[in-house]
Amino acid sequence: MSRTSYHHGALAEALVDVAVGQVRAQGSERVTLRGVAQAVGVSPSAAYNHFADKDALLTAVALRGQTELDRRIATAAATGGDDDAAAIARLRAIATAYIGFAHDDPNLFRHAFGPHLKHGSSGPHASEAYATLNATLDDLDARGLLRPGLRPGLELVVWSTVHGFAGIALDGLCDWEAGDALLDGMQRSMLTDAALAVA
Amino acid sequence: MSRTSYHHGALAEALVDVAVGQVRAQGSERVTLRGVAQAVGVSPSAAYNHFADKDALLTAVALRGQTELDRRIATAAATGGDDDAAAIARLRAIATAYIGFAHDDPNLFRHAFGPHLKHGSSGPHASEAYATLNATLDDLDARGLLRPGLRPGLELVVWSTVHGFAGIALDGLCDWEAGDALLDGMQRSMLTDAALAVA
DNA sequence: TGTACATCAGTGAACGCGCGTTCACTGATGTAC
DNA sequence: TGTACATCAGTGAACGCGCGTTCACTGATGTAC
Repeated sequence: MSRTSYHHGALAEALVDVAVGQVRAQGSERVTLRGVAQAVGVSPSAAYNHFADKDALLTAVALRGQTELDRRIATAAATGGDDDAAAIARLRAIATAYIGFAHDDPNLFRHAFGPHLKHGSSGPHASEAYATLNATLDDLDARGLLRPGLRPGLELVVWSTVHGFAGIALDGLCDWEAGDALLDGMQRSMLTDAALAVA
Repeated sequence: MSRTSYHHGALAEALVDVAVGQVRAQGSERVTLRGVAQAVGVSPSAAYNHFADKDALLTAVALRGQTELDRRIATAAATGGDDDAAAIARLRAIATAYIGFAHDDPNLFRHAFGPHLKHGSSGPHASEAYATLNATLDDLDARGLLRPGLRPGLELVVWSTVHGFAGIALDGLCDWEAGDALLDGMQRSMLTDAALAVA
């Protein structure tokens, strides 16, 4: 990268863009402030005009990752029609999108979570993706497709299951191909026999 | 720590012991070879008589973590009697032990998994804990406590669920207290109505 | 039992590296009169 | 429209640090004769 003018114009954004790319490619642990600055074509100290420190930059990267996950989930939830089969397919699509993000973008997925961030205010309970999952499960329940008594707390069960599978596959502890079987099993345990017949 | 004799006698083991303690206390990323050697009371280069490099030491730490997890699971699976209620309680105890390990020993739990290790030969599919989970589910199925058709692949669903919850709680994304509700939900989705009445 | 010697398991100094961050600075920009 | 000046957004050199690892070495151990 090379600049024509002395002032960059949108350095903060450019730094985050490049940092996202490097996190994607190398994992967040291998990303350095100096490396990001160099890739942008700027001196390392220039970053300090826009970020308090390296952590602040990496936090911005994590937010991008969460946004990307929200985007994928929203897309998945926007598919299909109004019948029962579509409602079931929506849940499946959401779960697949979650796992798909981890599969397609492992390092960014890892970095979007992780212990390095303060999850105080804008925790994922407030995230769009979580709300979408809840709405989808409510819809299934309203349609009578969920086994009786299962709805309360089910969002945490579903989230844990897909999140756990993502982590397990990411660590090489099982094949990604097992994802379909996992979701089959999850559906079988949640849905009524009638719903399974429709699905 | 201070030694009386020039030769340590069991330096390899001592290094792993201390390294486990430091991983526990600080997380694996903050552990340094020099720091471990210093805590043992030995020069940094002494470690190279016993480990090829820092990674080899950390791999040994990870194996300790896996062993500790196996131990906890085995203990959990060894409880109770021979009736249906005990069989159900055993599954619950195994799941609780898994989550409990993550809760009690977050840094060691994290390090026991993670992308840094080569999971080629002795993957967790070969682990004692995984076999125990499978046997417990087989037992439940043989007793007719599992909903029909649920058994195939259920071990991955259960493992994913508890593993995912552990990660989520570890990252501060939900309270550990939600663990009971999670396991309630998991049981409700897996067990027959008759089994739930017994549980 | 004593002695030569190979081997093992330490020492400690040093190498080389890359990192985050600071600091005095300077070029560019925009605004007031 | 031109000019002084405050402010913003860069530069580049340097600081200080801790790290993994190497290397020549030495003290301790055990074994063969």
